[in-house]
Amino acid sequence: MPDQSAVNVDAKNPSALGGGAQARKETTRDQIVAAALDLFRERGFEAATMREIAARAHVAIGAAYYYFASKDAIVLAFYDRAQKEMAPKLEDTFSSTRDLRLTLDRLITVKLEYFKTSRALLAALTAHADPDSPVSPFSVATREIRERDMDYFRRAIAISNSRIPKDLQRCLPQILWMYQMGVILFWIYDRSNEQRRTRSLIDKSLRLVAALIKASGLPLLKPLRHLVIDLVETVES
Amino acid sequence: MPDQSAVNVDAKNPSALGGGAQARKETTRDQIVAAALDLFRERGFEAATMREIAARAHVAIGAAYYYFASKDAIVLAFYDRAQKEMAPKLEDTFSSTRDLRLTLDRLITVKLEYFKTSRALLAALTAHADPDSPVSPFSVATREIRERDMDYFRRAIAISNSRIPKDLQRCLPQILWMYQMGVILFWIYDRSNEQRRTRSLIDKSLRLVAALIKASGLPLLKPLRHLVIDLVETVES
DNA sequence: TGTTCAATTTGAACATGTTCAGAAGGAGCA
DNA sequence: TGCTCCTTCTGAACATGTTCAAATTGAACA
Repeated sequence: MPDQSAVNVDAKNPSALGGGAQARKETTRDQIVAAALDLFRERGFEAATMREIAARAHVAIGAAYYYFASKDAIVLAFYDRAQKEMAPKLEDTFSSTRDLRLTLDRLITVKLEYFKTSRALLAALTAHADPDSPVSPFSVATREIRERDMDYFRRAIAISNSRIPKDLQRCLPQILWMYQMGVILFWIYDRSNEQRRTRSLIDKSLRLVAALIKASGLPLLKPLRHLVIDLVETVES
Repeated sequence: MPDQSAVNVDAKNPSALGGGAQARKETTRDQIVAAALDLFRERGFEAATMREIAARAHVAIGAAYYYFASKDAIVLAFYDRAQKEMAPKLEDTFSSTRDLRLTLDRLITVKLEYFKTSRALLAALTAHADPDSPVSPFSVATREIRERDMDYFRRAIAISNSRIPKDLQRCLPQILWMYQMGVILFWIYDRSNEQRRTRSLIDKSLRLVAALIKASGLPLLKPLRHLVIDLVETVES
C-alpha cells in the first residue's frame, strides 16, 4: 500500500493498513516521482511523457497510474513533498522578527527560492481552477496542503507586533493565502530577467498589505473592514 | 480566407485580402462554430470531440483545424462573438444611471446573464493563465478583446458622478477588469443554487469597491493610493 | 510445502487532440 | 481548353494520457 503522503489524489486507495514488513516497499512510488521530476526538468512538463517516466522508473506505464491518478497528480505529490522540505526554512522565518511585512516577505521568498528550478512545473497546477478537480489548489483533496500553508500565515499574524483588529484576525490568513497564490501565479509566468518584476510586485504589494492592515484599525475605516470580512466569509462559504 | 473576426488565434492566416466574390464563403467557419457550440452545450466541452464537431459541421476534421488552432480556440471565437452580441445591452447600461456601483453591477450582470447557458464552456479558457498561450485572457492574441472589455470600464468611470482622483483614473479600468475576471472565475465554478453565492459576492464586493474608490480621495489615504497605482503599473509592466 | 488472497505490476488497447502530405476547387490568364 | 497558383478541404497517421483485464508477487496461514 503506497504512502498516500497526505495527498489523496492518488489513483487507487485500498483500505489503508499493512502487515508491517512492507516498510520500504514504497520505493516504487518514489522512483516514479524521481523519474518524473528529472524528466520534467529536462524536457518540461508537457514534453515529458508518461511512457518515458515509467521507463526511467523501470516500471510499466500502468504502475505509474497505480500510484498517481494523473500526470498532474505527480506534480501535486512534488508540491506536497516540497512543502515538507521547506518547513524548516519557513520555521526560521518566525524567529528573527516580529514585523509582519518582513515575515511575509521571507515566507514568500523562501518558497520562490525553493521552486526556482521548477517554476514551469507549477504551471501544470494552475490549469485547474475547478475546485472539483482533485489537483486544484481549491479542492477538498488538497485541503491539507492548503491548511498547512495557511498556518504559516496564521502564525505570522499571531507573532507579529502589529495591532490587528480581532474580527479581521480570523479571516486574514485566508486573505494572505489568496494573496500569496496571486503572487505565485504572477511569478510562474513572469518572463522578466530573474523574475525581477515579481520581486518588485512583492515589495510593493507587501507595503500595501501592511499599510492596509495598519489602516484597518482606524475608526473611520471600520465599515470598510466589515465589508472585507463579510466578503471573505462569502467566498469561503 | 476565413474571417479572422478580430481574434488571431486561428490556425493559418494567409495574407488577408480577397478577390471580392468570396463574400459569403465563410460559412464553413460558422458551421464549425455552430456545431461546436451545440455539442459543447449537449455534452460539455470535454466530452464533445473534434471528430463529432467536424461531422456535425459536415466537414473533415482537418477543416476544423484549418479555421481554429485548437479546440480551445473555438471557445475563444465564441467569446469574441459573444462580446459583439452583448454590446447593445452593455451600451444600455450607461444611459440609465451615473452611479458607478450600479453601472458596474449592470455590466457584470449583463455578461453573466448572457453566459448563463455556457458557464461550463468558459471554464475551458481558465485553463490558460500563461500569457504566451494564444487563448489566454492575458495574451497578445486576445488584447483586442481585453481592450474592448476594459473600454466599458473606462466609460463607466468617465460617466460616473463619483469624485475619482486623476492619477487613479488612469489605472482604474485595469483594476476593474481584473476584478471582473475574478468575479467571472468565481462564477464559473460556483456550484451554489442559481449561483447565489456569486450574486452575493458581487453585491458585497461592489460595495467595497465603491467605498474604496470614494475613500481613495481622502488626504489621509493618499500614500495608500499611490502604492496601489504603483503596483498596477508594475503588473502591466 | 501448498493454498489463498489482496496488493502490485504489466502492457495492449483505447480515446482523442493534433499534424500533414496531398487532393479538390476555382480564379485569372493565354 | 489548358496551365498556374492559391485557398480550402480531406482523412490517415501520429502522439500521448488513460484504462483495464489479466498476470505476478509475497505474506499469512494451514
